[in-house]
Amino acid sequence: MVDLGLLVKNHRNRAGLTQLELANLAGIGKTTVFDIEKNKETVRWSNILAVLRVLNITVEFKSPLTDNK
Amino acid sequence: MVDLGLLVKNHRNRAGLTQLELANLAGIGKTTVFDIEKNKETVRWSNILAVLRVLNITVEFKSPLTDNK
DNA sequence: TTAAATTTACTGTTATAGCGGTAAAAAAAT
DNA sequence: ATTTTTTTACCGCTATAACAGTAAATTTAA
Repeated sequence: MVDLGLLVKNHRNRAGLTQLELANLAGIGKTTVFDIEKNKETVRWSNILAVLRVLNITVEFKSPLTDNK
Repeated sequence: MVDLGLLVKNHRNRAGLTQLELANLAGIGKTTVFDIEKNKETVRWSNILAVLRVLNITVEFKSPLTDNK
């Protein structure tokens, strides 16, 4: 799997946002942004999605059955 | 975004698993499997990952910045 | 080097996800 | 058509994620 925490951190930095600013934009608490960047997997899927939405990151699921190239 | 719930359901069926069996294999409760298939986004990321692992589904994050083809 | 900003870390409280149990509805098998 | 299996739905209870506050550590800027 990908290092989601690092991905978020990099995108956040390129967007010139602090963790607090990103949290506010995503409508979640700063602690959760921190947790996501630390790859804490117990966070809610909805909160991850909220962050990804702000940062223009999309998600794709793949499998041997899935043929989305 | 993708319909994760449907994706999980399809893969589960192709694997010949019931929701309960998948839940046991993933080490989570049956209710959570049900919730995931219903696209309830408040579930924990870790629980989604546990299900995807059993079903051999991987996750990819993409963005204009990310150039993973 | 100092000061300012940001990140990391902890804490107590609150909201709720996760859970097993149960039961009804729906689907599949006989 | 009837039984069996599976899915959907609802219920309390418990564990814990989410949160704001605070403070220390780290990074950045002046």
